[in-house]
Amino acid sequence: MEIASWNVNSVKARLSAITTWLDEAKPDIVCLQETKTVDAGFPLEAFEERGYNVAVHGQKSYNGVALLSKYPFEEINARLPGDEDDPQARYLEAVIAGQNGPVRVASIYLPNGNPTQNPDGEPGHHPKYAYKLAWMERLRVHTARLLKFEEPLILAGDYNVIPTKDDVYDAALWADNALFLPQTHAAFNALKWLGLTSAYEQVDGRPHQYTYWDFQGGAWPKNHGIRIDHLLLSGQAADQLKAVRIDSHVRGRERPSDHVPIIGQFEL
DNA sequence: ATGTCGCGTGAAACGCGA
Repeated sequence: MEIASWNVNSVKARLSAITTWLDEAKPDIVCLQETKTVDAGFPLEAFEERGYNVAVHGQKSYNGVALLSKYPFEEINARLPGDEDDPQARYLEAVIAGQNGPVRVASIYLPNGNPTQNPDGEPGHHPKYAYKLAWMERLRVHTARLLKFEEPLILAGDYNVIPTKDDVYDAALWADNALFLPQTHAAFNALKWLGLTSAYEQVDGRPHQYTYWDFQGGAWPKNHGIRIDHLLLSGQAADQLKAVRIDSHVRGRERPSDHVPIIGQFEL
């Protein structure tokens, strides 16, 4: 079973890029982020005609997550618990009926968190960075509950976290960025220390393999990338992980997203 | 190079978020 994660930066603008890749890669499950549409505007047919069940959780203009699955959904939960008033569509979780039993998969669009400093120079964090850290803590608390099911769990998405200096083309340029600050690393580690394994690090782990290249400044031709899209796995999922790949070639195509798909291959 | 995108508004060019 192949499970992919891809921040597509608008599902409508990227529909042709997505279907081209689906027809080549034929993943079983895909977690999409930054779909940027309300659910009524989601192009369901393009995916249904390729044999995918589709679950969506979107909003107007920004954010938005979705799940595509060749296997049936047994249960679907939108929204990350911990703040009932949070209007941002960044979390969609489903239990999927795999061939060897259920698999729980979540599509995650973790907040970017920039800017980090208050604009008035007052001490403390900008509300955008505070929201990121609070969201990461909500994810940690929710994940602790999910791990009690002791089932294959795959938390896949755009984490907006650069795990180490070897996951960015020039760490010094990112030192003060919300994707790389010590508190961001601390929150990411607190999540992983619940007992999650990062799929890429388990089976590959080469430095300087990126999943995102900015649209600005010729980042793609210069390979000025960062690795911020991750598959975090419970032990039951990690035990079945065979391979991981990053389909970086799609970044060089017509009207690309700024992110590329990361795909885990599992015996599930 | 202050070098790019997509979205919504509203009818072109701008503000926002990334």
